[in-house]
Amino acid sequence: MHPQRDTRQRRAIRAVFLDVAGPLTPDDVLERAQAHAPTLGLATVYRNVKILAEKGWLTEVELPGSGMRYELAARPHHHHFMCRACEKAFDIHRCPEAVEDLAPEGFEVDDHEVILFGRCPACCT
Amino acid sequence: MHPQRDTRQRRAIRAVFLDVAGPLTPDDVLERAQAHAPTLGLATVYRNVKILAEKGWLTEVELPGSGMRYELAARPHHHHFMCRACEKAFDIHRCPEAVEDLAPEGFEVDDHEVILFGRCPACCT
DNA sequence: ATATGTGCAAACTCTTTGCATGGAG
DNA sequence: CTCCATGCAAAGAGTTTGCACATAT
Repeated sequence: MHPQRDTRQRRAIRAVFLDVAGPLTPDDVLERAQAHAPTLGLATVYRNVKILAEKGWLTEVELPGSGMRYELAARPHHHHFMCRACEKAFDIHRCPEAVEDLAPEGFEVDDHEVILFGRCPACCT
Repeated sequence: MHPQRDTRQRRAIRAVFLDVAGPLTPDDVLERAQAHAPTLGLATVYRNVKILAEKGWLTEVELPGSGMRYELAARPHHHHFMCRACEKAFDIHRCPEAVEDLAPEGFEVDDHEVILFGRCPACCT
């Protein structure tokens, strides 16, 4: 009923995510994707990351300091490090154990997020 | 140089935080504070939570699904549980150990946040 | 009396939506 | 040739700011 059409813009957006190591804001995506699709507009990025998130190809990541970010859903379980200096987000590939057991009785936990804050190697002077 | 004046509006805003158990959005604060300061406007809430956060009396908490929330800075170290049904935030008073050691070499960690997602007791039907 | 604080409304930023045109199938 | 997708611009939602008036000190 709603066959997805394979446009230059969509190819460019998907390529960006396949090529990058951390979560991206729509602006990040626009900037990078314009290399392959110069006429690309921000509204198209918003529409498409939303579609890709609904289809389960991307996941939404919300970190302090800016709006929603997106990353490939296929990546293995991981968490994030936010650099307070450059505002970039990095992946952390380890996870504390038994995090979900921290909830008190009566709370049903279905997911968790761990965010570390500080300075990334590039910003540690 | 900038002596803080003690207005009815500010007393109402501070009272709200002293009386509540989790992080609040500016809208939450407005609604509750208007009981004691009926003319209170949203802009005044924004200005004052910002001042109180700068003074270190409140801390900023950013959780998915809405803008910034605020809570008393004096509370002991804790994390948060977000109910996916009612969008309310609850405090979790336990913390996984050695969280900050999860960062790779070269990252300087100065703080961390742990967020659990799921359903609160009231929303577990 | 003086200068900070407040309330309102306008400005801003980020995101979404409406509509005519472009392009995939 | 059909419709879906795009780009632009306008509309929304949330937050901040400018300004005249109110008020704490």
